[in-house]
Amino acid sequence: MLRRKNQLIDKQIGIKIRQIRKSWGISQIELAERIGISFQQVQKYEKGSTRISASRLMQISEALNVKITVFFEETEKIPIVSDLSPGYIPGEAPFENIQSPDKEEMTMLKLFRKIKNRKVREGIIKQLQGLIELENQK
Amino acid sequence: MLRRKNQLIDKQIGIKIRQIRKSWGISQIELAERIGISFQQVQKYEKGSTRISASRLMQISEALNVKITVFFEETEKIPIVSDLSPGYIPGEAPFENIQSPDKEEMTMLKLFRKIKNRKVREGIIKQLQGLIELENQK
DNA sequence: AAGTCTAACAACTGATAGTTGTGTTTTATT
DNA sequence: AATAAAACACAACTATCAGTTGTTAGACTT
Repeated sequence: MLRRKNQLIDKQIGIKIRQIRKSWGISQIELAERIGISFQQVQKYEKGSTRISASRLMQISEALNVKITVFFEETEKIPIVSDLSPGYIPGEAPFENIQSPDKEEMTMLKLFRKIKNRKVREGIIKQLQGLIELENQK
Repeated sequence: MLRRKNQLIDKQIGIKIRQIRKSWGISQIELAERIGISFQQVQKYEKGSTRISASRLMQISEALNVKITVFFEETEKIPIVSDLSPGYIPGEAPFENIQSPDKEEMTMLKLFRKIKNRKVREGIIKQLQGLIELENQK
């Protein structure tokens, strides 16, 4: 039948999804849970092996907290191959103020998330600020 | 089963399609031919009775000579208040319980990035690990 | 009033979105 | 360096639905 030349589009969108997901440091499972489907299905979206409905894409954009338009804009700029390299920094960050955390930053973020106590969290931030000041003024 | 709450989105997109199509003064048949499907299927898109894939929407946007984002623009701005989220705020994370990096985490991450010294970075991580262990074993 | 153009709707079917199950790789921990 | 576990890949199955065809009806020419 009509052989999809549009797989391409789904593929590009899929790559975008993966990029943004990773930039948030969440797993396929996590994303899947947020939108209420199996993580295997998320895989298919990312691989571009199934079509993504507009509504689904909307859900995903909400789950990843980005505007839905990012999945469509400048799709050709996306570097096709290199996604999982640890220090990967996309030509432009998927959204303005964020760049993909590298591996160390990832572990840091994950650890930080494990801390539930607000006071402790604030304390850590304070400490970080202190450290930076110290580093700067020498 | 999962009853689509997202019909809504397809519906809104459908309305947009119809609006734009009519604004060009072309028939369903014309549009259908341009993208190579039956006009009845175009009907369904416009009615929102079937889901529109992202790739299809791309085709439609090309056929109607508009940027694909227009189908979402208004849709996005129009708060989908009616569906579930009571305190929904467009710019913010829809899932408060689970974390996409919240504001605090973001500032933390940014601070962490400012620290160049590897040793210091590792030290901080070690410290966090310690804190967590401590928290867990009480 | 017959022909053409447009659109709505129903019924059918092949394709596929989404599932579950299992295996593999990567990351974290001791 | 061994082990556990999290994260991912892939295959096979199934229920759903995207897309088809067929019919009907208004609207507008001629």
